[in-house]
Amino acid sequence: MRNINIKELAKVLNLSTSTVSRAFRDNSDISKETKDKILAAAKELNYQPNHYASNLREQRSKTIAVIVPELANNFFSQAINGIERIAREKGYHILIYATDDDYEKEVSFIRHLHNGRADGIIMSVSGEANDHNYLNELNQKRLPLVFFDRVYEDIKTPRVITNDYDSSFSATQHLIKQGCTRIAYLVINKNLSIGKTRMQGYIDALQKYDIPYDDHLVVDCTNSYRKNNIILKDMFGRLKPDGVFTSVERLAFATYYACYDLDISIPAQVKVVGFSSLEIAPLLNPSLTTVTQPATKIGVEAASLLFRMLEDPQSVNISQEIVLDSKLVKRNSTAL
Amino acid sequence: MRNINIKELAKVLNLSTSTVSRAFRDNSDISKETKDKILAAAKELNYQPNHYASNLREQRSKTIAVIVPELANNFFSQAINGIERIAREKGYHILIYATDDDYEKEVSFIRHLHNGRADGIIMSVSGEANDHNYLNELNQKRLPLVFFDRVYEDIKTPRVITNDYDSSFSATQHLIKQGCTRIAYLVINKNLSIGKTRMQGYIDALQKYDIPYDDHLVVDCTNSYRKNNIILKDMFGRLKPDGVFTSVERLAFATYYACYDLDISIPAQVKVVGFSSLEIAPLLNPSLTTVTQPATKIGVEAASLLFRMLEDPQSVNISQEIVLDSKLVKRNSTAL
DNA sequence: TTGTATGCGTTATCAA
DNA sequence: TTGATAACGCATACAA
Repeated sequence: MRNINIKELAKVLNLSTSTVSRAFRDNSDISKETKDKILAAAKELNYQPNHYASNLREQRSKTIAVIVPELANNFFSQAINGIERIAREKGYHILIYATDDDYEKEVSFIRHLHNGRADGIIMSVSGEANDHNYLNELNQKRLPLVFFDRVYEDIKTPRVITNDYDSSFSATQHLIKQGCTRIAYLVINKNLSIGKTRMQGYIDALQKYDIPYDDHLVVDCTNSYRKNNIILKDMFGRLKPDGVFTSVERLAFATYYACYDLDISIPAQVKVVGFSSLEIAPLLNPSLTTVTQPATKIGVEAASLLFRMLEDPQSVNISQEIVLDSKLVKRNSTAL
Repeated sequence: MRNINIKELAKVLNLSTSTVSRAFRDNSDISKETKDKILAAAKELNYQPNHYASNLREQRSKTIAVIVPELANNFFSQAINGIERIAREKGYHILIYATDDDYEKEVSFIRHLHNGRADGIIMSVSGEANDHNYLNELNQKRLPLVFFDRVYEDIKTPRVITNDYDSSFSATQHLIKQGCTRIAYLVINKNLSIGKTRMQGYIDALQKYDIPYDDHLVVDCTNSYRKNNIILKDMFGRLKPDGVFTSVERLAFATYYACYDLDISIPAQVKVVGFSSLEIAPLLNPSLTTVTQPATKIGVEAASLLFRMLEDPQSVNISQEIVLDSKLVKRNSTAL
């Protein structure tokens, strides 16, 4: 059985295709009677208006694209969860793209989306160090873009972020108050805007408590478990920090693994705090003190913002920035 | 600036639209020279063939739909990760739908996909207790469907699953060998095929070691943290199990929380093992013994299977079943 | 190798 | 309220 189309359905009902089409639009002039008859027949024959024909005709796809650095990640899967919920309420579908933190892939995805495939884009970026000009083409195509969490500072587009500076400041301050004086700051990419902001909070907190900032204590890590383990063990051996602040969740885990391997006791010898959306942070050994971002809410806000742009472009300022609060949740990894 | 279309590009180049169109198809007769010229101009003007027009014309979308019970879940996000990788290699896009374990949503998503929006569907199901006949319509539409992990036994379609029975048997056996005799089995929905299979492994292992099966030790839980906490605390109070086997990851966490609350020591008083894809199981307190499913691989296999069906429908048997091995990883939660 | 003409399935405009 | 028809942007059969 092939897919039935509007012509065939019209023929069955002895109606014109226009009338049938009208039955599926809410605002059209059509008698209740015929509409019901058409919808009943459509259900019976399992007819659905072809999505691609509608899109072509209407010049919009009721689809949004979501681009994230990675999928197997608590933060992003929770954010996507939030986006999905809003999109579903609006009757939109979502396309998912993972860049694996690869700038080339990001560019390629965005370029592919220039073909009308999506009505809007929600993205958490990957290539801070690179040229972002390719994003300006979106503006020209009137393809709305919303950043969340990881953003490009030099691209003017609405964004949803968290108060990273304040959170980092609080987290660092917390470590200091718990007696730490040699606090390592672990980061994946110092140059990512998010890395820079979080780092500034760390630096300023140190300064407030007259702790000299030491470049060596800022450790550049990777996305590889194996490499991080090597980097961190080396770091612990050389620098003997008494506190570790990790700018992303994965590095908190890496810190735990390294400490396990080296028989360094958390929190007795080293106190650890990290940005993390892990719901089971209380179950870790020891329970992990976290800066918890409202990941789902970030997704919800980003999607809502995009839909506002879609529904009324005028209503959203291009420089709109929604800042949500993260929470510092103190647990045993920073206990005295 | 509006989107440029094939006509305008053709005009700019003083060529016909057909020639321009050919430049984007690999197999067409076109001189290298003109092709290069066209592609260069396309890049310059940022032309991309409109996706919906192509789809309408070609009657396929180069898009696959992925339907899962939930997104904020280690297993599913890893599986999606695997699917995404394969899809990207094949030049396909993926649409994501989360059912929140709601049968109605599942039906609604599938029905919406009847309109040509996707060329195939990969799904982990939600509504075991309900009528699955609506899926048979897909066959009639030649819309290929692949199940993974959670499947409907009564629907004939290719599937990728793990050896749940064996894993459950091994896990239960492991608990028994560690001295447990009152082993609780925690499940979200006894009626889901995956619940049944896993439960059978548990039952048979008990039997092998002459441990009487006690209905009360099979505990029906929910997806709510709060409710599970109440259910499990009550369960520990009444049944005093010395072992807990959880059929899904979330229930292992719930068990930990309940034990923390009740001051029950794991593994001294209760040993715990659970199905889980958590990569940081070693970092839990105590480290969690897991049945680890190859989540990413499951996604990769499911996607590969779907693409085989897409490329050559004859090549895949409708009853094809790929069974991957899970691993029982013994850690401290079941130590002596 | 390139151009012309048609149709993919739908919706909007216009006329009846 | 309904019907005829054109157009959305593209890819192919066929002609040149």
